[in-house]
Amino acid sequence: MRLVTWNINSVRLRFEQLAHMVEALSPDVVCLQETKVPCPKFPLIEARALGFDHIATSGMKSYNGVAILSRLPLSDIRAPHWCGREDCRHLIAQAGGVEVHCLYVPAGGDIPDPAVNEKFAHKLAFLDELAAWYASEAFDASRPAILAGDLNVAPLDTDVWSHKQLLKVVSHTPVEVDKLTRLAQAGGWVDAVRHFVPPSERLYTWWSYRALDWRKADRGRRLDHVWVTPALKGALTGAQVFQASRDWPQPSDHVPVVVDLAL
DNA sequence: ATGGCCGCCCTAGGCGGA
Repeated sequence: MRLVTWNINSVRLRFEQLAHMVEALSPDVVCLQETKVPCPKFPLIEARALGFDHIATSGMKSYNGVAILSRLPLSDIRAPHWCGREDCRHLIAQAGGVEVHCLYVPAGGDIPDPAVNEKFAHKLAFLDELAAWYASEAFDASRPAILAGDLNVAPLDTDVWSHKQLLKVVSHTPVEVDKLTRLAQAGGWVDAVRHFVPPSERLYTWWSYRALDWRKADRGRRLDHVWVTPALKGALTGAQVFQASRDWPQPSDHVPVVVDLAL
């Protein structure tokens, strides 16, 4: 099974890029974030034409939105809500004996202080609620599961272009890294990409739109992640970051992350 | 070494992204 996660930053604007990515990578399952489209307006017919007969969406107007596209049948589809908001950030579905979790964690605004920045407070509460849920009986960490998405936290020093300069920048602050680590521990999750790319090696999945030349500046962050439960660790056969799409015309600022499993 | 940028929406300035 090949799974791809991608924050596409508008699935309608970049549908042709989705088609190109599918052609290049031939994924069996695609987890999308920031689809920015209400469910009735999701391009279902076009997505089916790419070979995904099974599609789950949770979307709203303008903001957020997640989707799972699959060549395998999807069942037990759920769209959990967190922090008392119905903001379309989470989808869970069974696909080929694997429970797939597509997740979009709040970005958290600019100021890394929950007392003055409500968005940062929301991000921290969101990570806490998720960790509590994944640690509870609601989630069976002994079964095969994949969590994929834009988690909006770059946990390792080598997941950002400058650890020192980003310590007080939202996405790499110690409190966020701590909460993401607790979330991973709560579900027994294994980082499927770092399973193949050692922590000594820099790895990014997002580059700001503001840089004149994203590749030359290379001030990236690894915000997009694929995790698996221990039951799938032995099935992992590869992982890659698909940088090519960042050079396409009118790109998303995030690039696809690919994980292969012998399933 | 940040911010010079994006996409969306009651089409235009404000919001959210990170």
